[in-house]
Amino acid sequence: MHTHQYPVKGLIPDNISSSALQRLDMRMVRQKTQIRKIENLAARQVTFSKRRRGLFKKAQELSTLCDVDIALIVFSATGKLFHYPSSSMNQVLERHRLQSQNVGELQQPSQEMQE
Amino acid sequence: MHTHQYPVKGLIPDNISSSALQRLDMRMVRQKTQIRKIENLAARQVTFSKRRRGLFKKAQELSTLCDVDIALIVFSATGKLFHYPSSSMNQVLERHRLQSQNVGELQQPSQEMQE
DNA sequence: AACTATTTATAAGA
DNA sequence: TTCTTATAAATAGTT
Repeated sequence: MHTHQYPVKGLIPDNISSSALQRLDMRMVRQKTQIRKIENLAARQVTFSKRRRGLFKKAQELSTLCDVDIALIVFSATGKLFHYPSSSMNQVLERHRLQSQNVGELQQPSQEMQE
Repeated sequence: MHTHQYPVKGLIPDNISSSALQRLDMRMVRQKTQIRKIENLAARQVTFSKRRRGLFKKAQELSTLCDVDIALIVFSATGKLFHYPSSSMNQVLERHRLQSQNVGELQQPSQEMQE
């Protein structure tokens, strides 16, 4: 079995030209993944598939570890539905509906979503 | 500034007795975190806080990267509500409601939640 | 709350 | 889509 070796930054000689370095960068450095829409469709679909799985796994783990109710709903670009209910989806959504009614617009602005 | 050094497995001599190793293990090896309810309340709350933030961050990133609608609702054990709507929570929930009605119980069993 | 070793997630490539 | 591997990111345990 052939094992592909990623080029490793530390192996590049110090005296490499900046233009050559820039070209290498494209293949070499896994960029720190800017969080903005992925324009390439195929790449976006791949990322969606991978990260969606990760997100659902994290949701399930949080629910189990901390014994809390979670509802997670994701619509793909093509309208396909993915969801995870920790207990009963309906129960969670009902709790959410009731709480929304009671508190009105007074809910905490938008929780914990700041970086 | 004091920088705490975790004990490192590789630094243990090969000829350590198994009983001594077992004792060391308690303090040394970060166990692989079993996914089951954390019984200690304080620990559970800390984990809830940490992982909840991580989960919301992941949800936001997925929504942005892949341009999809997401609704995430979490109820803490004390009934506190945390939620993240990628667009409008109501819009996402409405889409979910409609799709649930249309598809009835024919939806994919429970998406991607298997290990 | 902050720190760090380690685990886990994942981007890129095949 | 699935597998691999280098690297980034999350986080458990500690202080």
